Amino acid sequence: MDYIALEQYLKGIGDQNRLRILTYLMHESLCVCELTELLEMTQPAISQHMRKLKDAGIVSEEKRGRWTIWSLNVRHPQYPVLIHLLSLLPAPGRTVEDLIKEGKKVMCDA
Amino acid sequence: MDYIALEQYLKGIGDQNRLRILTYLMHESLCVCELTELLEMTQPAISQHMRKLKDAGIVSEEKRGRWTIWSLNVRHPQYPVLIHLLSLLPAPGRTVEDLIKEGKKVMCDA
DNA sequence: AGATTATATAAGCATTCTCTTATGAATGCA
DNA sequence: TGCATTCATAAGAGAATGCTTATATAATCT
Repeated sequence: MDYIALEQYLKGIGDQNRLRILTYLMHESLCVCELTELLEMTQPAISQHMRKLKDAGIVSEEKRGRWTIWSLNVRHPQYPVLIHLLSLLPAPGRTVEDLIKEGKKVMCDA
Repeated sequence: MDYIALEQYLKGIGDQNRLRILTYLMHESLCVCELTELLEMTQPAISQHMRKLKDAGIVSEEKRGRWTIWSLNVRHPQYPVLIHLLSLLPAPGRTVEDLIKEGKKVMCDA
């Protein structure tokens, strides 16, 4: 890993909202519309964050029907470091359980 | 550590030039004018990087005569993570040995 | 086919970042 | 005391960042 790649990696995870996204993805894979609900942000904002994370190799996407399911790229060389850092953070305010209660959890694998 | 603090930390180390600075400091403490020579950057640019690193608690300073000696803050909670990340990087082009050869190494503790 | 849903992308704007040059403050030396 | 050295800070320019709104694309449903 050279200086440019490490800078890109650290800039990729060095943002409050992307850290919140990664905290969610640490527990389960989620689609864009679920992240939009969880973070209470607009859909384009989420998509742009995901692209940045993807460019840094931190997450991977899987198209399933209309949805794009995002998950942590467990094959990233610094995946263990990422998990360590994310484990320092408190649980985010809105949980996936809240989504389920509100009937907003997507069941795209059904 | 909350989301804001982790963002500040990652932004602190998420810059090519600051990574180069930290790579040098991993081996030995250095003053501003030495870093200016090693990185081939202007003195204010170095000072501004050091302030950013200091604000994030990543480095600590010690005034000695005319010089400000900077070192890694080994008491930072994420110091082990930092060392791990820095160890991924190749050795920088200009070395402290080059400085000595050129007679530019400061001996402020003499 | 037409309408709906999920997502990506483009353009615009405000903020932040990182450098530059200029200047100020403090220390040590002649 | 006067001067050189070291460093910090301020102000400004240009690029990058992260949002917004608007629009395009693709898949699904009726």
